[in-house]
Amino acid sequence: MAGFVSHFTNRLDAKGRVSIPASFRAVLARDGFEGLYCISSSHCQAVDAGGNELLAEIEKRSEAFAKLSPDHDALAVALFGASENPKIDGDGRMTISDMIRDHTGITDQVTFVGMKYKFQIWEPEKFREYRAEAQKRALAMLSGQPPASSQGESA
Amino acid sequence: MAGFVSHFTNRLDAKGRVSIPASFRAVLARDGFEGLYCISSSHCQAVDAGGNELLAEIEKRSEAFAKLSPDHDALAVALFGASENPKIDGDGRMTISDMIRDHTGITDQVTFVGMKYKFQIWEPEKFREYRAEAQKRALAMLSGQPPASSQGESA
DNA sequence: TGGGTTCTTATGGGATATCATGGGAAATCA
DNA sequence: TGATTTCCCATGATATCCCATAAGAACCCA
Repeated sequence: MAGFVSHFTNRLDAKGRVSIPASFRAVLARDGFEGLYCISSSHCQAVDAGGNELLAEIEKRSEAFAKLSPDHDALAVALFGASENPKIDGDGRMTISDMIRDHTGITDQVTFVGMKYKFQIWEPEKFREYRAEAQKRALAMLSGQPPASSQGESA
Repeated sequence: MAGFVSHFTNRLDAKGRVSIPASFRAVLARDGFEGLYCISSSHCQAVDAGGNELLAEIEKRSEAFAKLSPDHDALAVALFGASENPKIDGDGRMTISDMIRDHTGITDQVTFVGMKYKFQIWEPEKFREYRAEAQKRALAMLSGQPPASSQGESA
């Protein structure tokens, strides 16, 4: 396996659970992280999820500042205060917390999007919009256009 | 588990007790600290709490000064004088002391904020304000000075 | 190649455990 | 002795565990 790839959409059940795609579970198992590490994205209505590799990436960001300093505290609140460690049950499911619901707008379906070292959790329709937008941007970038400076969440 | 992560708001009961979030208790248990180490933050209206990992961080600070020196003494008084060691009862609750009440403005609800190696105790409304501020600051810190090998999130 | 068989996966639901919270009673303190 | 504080148990809500099932994918063997 080469990290989290492809994307899948699964249904939420009455108890607020979703199956994590089997191929993602395989990656997580190999990574060895207990459960799942989730952090809401600061620039889109999605939640980043993953294991040790993602966590290491996050930790790296706060290491530049001395602990107990105001800067470190602010960063820690923004990063870890907005994180969660959902468990994965015996059937490979996780529960979508209120925090994830609020940040993503998820109601009854969840789209899992592989991004190599992490994956994202999206509300399916919002993901479709984001994806279309991302493709346009990619096209513009490839054709040498100056990238649109606005990346407002127009959702 | 990956340290103190996420945030929770619990109610204070008539006796001044709050439940410490179960996941935080699990981290404390693993850390092995007896009870809880609390110290009021010097730069915000919150109280830092944790176990040995936090204590070690604080001790590291005072070690920068030679023992018996006036500086060391002053720091020790400031640090440990503002500290407390609340017990955690059999049901995982702590009592909010007057010191914590005064410093945080807590009345009937308490927000616990995970910050990896420690967590903070906040009055919920004050936390909301601080959090908005912290997010702005974090964004500025992370985008302002890209730490070494930055890798942009490109879809 | 085709058709049946076995595995895997997503999903549903009942039973059980955990957690936050409330309150009584015993213990402690001043 | 009166006022707290600490210990213990009760309870409702939620989360977790465990098993069932159906659809699909992979597999096997002629």
